[in-house]
Amino acid sequence: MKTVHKEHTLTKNQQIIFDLIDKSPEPMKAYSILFNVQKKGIKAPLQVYRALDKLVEIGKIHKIESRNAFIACHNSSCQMANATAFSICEICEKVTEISSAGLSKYLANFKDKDGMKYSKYNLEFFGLCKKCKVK
Amino acid sequence: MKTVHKEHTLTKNQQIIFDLIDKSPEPMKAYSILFNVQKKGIKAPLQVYRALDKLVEIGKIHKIESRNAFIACHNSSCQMANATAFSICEICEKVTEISSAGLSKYLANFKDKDGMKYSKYNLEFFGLCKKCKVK
DNA sequence: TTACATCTTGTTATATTATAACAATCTAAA
DNA sequence: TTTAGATTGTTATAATATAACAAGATGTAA
Ligand SMILES: [Zn+2]
Ligand SMILES: [Zn+2]
Ligand SMILES: [Zn+2]
Ligand SMILES: [Zn+2]
Repeated sequence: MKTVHKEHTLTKNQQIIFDLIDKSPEPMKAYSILFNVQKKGIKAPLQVYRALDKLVEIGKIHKIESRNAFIACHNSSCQMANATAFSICEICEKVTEISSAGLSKYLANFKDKDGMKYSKYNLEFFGLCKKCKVK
Repeated sequence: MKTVHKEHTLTKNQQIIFDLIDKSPEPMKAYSILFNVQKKGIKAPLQVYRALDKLVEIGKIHKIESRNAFIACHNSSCQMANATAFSICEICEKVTEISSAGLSKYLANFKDKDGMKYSKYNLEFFGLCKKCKVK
């Protein structure tokens, strides 16, 4: 079993798309990404989806499932690819990746009725962000 | 503020669609639902989506976000509408709603870095179900 | 170097999931 | 009974995602 982390050198398309998502202040949707990278020669949805799939796989980005949108990982990548948690503001749609040792420990150790453990999970919290709460 | 739970009498379309999902052994997708209820006079996607929206809202069913599929709630409905947890088998796609007082307590009390609490959440665990583990 | 496998790309077409807009009908409560 | 709100039926369209296939790049292994 491999335990060494392979260095993932991003391909051209992957790099272009990662850079775009990484500097976006909010999660980006696939077709918005497509629109934004057309000037760089990426013309078809499939080119975008292929890059997204790979970036998700290697943990550079995460998919916000309830929003069909993608956000760059800010938890030292890769490590968290399979165990993610986010807070989502229901008013302004601000999304923040949650990095809590306590939470990840709790979830990684959680056992269901049958005593099953799950190393992969995705958790999305919904509520109001600080700003929206004040208003 | 209302604290009394309104009895939600389902409308015809809602009842037809809920019955279908409720007796399905696996989560159902919208267009599969549509196909299955066409003989009962529900002909258009929108009729299905409207019923699904309502059923989700009142907690009779839940959406499995990572699968775009819907499953009937077996946790005494409603109560859990906004705080859901599921285990999903990555091989056979079996989905089970998790009903754990400990888990829901932990998540309902979880505070993020800013001390924010979130009463709504959706958690999806991924792994192998009992059957698939043996194989 | 050559040959081979594998990965990545480009491209067209198509499948799947979901909503917009509007008119008609039903339902509940004032 | 009137009226507001919810629900329905319908057509059209938007948004999200994948299939299929050919061509090019990359990296081993003889
Ligand atoms: Zn991350
Ligand atoms: Zn907000
Ligand atoms: Zn439930
Ligand atoms: Zn299974």
